[in-house]
Amino acid sequence: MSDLEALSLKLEARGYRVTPPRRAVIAAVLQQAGHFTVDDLLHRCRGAGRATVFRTIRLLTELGVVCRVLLDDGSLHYRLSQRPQHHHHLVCTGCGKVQDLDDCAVSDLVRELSGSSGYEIEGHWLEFYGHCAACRSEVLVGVPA
Amino acid sequence: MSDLEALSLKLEARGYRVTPPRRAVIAAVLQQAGHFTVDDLLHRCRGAGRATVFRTIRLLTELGVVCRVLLDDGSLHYRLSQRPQHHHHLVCTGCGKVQDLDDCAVSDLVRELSGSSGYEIEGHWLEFYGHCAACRSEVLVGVPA
DNA sequence: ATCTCAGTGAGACAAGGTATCAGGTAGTCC
DNA sequence: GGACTACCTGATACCTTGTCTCACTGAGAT
Repeated sequence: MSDLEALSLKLEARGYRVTPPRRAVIAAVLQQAGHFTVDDLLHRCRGAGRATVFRTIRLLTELGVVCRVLLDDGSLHYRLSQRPQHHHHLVCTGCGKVQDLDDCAVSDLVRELSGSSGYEIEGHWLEFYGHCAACRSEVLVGVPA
Repeated sequence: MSDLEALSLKLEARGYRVTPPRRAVIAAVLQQAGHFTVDDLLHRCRGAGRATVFRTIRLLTELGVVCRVLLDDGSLHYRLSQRPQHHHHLVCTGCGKVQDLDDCAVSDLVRELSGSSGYEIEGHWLEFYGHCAACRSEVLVGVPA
């Protein structure tokens, strides 16, 4: 079963129709390698209007199929989610590659903070930025010591 | 020396002029209790145009006087920075109160992640959301068991 | 056949922010 | 003082990201 079919079934299971425009958006999302914007999708999928792309992305986000990636500069991008549950990202600012961090690294921190601050902590944002191994070696080749 | 004067000197030391509109924006920022938007400032300081308020906020952000606070929903607000160096926030989603977290709690995590991922990690976002002690007790009073 | 309703595209709208541009002003050099 | 320059200004146009509205379509139920 292709990813497209799997996602279509998932939508249908939740009572959503799998229409041609939705199918086009999902196909476009599946083609994206790293993080992307709605604008990227719009250029790539001619079969759906702007509003529909936004609506479908929102839908996919709610289903956990797509997650939001917060970039260095504060802008929000989207990404095909490898894990539906809560997770964080490690974003390469060189090539845009995104790596999921499988376990939530700050759950201990949250517990500790709850005790010390008096807050009941209900959520958090955590994203890391850097250069991946490939981009680092490229830089080293480009600028020899 | 007032905060306004101190910030004026800081601007001058960097070679920026302290003009009446900039002074008005800084005064408005100093009046804000928690986090605020540029729109909040615009309503509060009549002495400066929209573009100037945006420009001044960007300037203050670069100087570390104001820091950006990422809210739960992904929107960016601003806040008078208590610490010019890198830090994180604990935001009360009830009353909007913001608490600075003094030491960067993820520096250990960054080191660990650098080793395991091959990335050279250069930055990160970390914000916590929850309800502060005051808001929690209010809820308890409002909704008795 | 018709009714209903989720889904649609076009386009208006909104928030938040940047770019442009003509004009103002402070400081400097003569 | 006068000219020059660089910085700063407000108004306004514009961009980006996203939502809302509205008339329309098409699939499924009756």
